[in-house]
Amino acid sequence: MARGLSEEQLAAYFTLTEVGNLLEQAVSDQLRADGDLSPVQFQVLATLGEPGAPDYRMTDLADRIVYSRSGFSYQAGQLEKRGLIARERDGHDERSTVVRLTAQGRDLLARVMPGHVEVVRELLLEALPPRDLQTLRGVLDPVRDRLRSRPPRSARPRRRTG
Amino acid sequence: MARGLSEEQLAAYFTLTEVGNLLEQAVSDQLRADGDLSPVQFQVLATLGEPGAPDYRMTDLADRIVYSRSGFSYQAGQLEKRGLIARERDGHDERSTVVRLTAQGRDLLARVMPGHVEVVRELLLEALPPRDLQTLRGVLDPVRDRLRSRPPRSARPRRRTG
DNA sequence: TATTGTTATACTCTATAACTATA
DNA sequence: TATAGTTATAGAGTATAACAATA
Repeated sequence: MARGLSEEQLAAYFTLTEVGNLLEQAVSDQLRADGDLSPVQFQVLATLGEPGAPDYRMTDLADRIVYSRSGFSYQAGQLEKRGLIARERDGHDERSTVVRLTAQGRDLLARVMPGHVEVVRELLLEALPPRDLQTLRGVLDPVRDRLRSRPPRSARPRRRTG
Repeated sequence: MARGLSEEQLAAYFTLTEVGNLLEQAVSDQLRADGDLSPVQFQVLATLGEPGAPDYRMTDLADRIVYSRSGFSYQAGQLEKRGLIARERDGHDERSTVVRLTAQGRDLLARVMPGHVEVVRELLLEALPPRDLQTLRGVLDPVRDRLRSRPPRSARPRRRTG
């Protein structure tokens, strides 16, 4: 089995997967309790709320969060209904929609973040000496960049319309 | 923001999350194409098919895969319908159900694995020198153990039944 | 009385394809 | 003709609570 992959390599991959799953499960409970948010919704808000965040179009966020456009439209609708984000026409390209965080969205993010950070600290960081954390970043950043550089789903050709 | 968490720490966490998401997306496409499996279904088969795998009860797998029991019952039903797993009574505790891989399940796993490994290699391993891979394991294994040691969802008290 | 597992139900999420509008 | 976004639809996945059986 695992043609050309060592046990070691496969094990590392499965560990990465399992850590991701277990972490998401715990985080999911916290986000639901503190802000009635799904992990995906939190990710949208957090991405928009990052310090030097650029303007995002719908497609940009869909690609980043790993959603089909339609799926992201749905989520954006949910968040907009709650007044957490706003959508407005892009002045440069009338086809595009720019998404931004509202004041309410920023508030909710601020309200959810402490508990979120607490969970992350407890589950991830306390098991990681600062030195290892830095190592983790050094190791994963190139992987992330490699993954980001792949053509996103939105780049797939669409079927001809009737 | 991020009371008590450094930028560095938060960034490492977000990177871990994003790598997990992007990896799962790519893997998901491959599993669907090669075996008509969701990532979760693959995870069930792969867990059951590991070399020295023990007997698993339904609850054990639900906890491991991060599902509610009912959700796992649903997935087990899907896999059983396709003849990929089998459920049988546990001789030691008549309440329990033991899950095992069928020959068909083993076949499918073997058929899906090469493509799966290929994706993992391309997206994860080629960006990781062997040395870093070992580091990654050393860093994540304790985290995984810590996460596993938490009380799983199935341990939550159930509401009194009417 | 607690635990294992299933089921009924309701809801959320997701993708595909059709559709509108702009480039 | 291609791209950005939305929507309709249909299906998959998930959780809660109720249920049956065993410990």
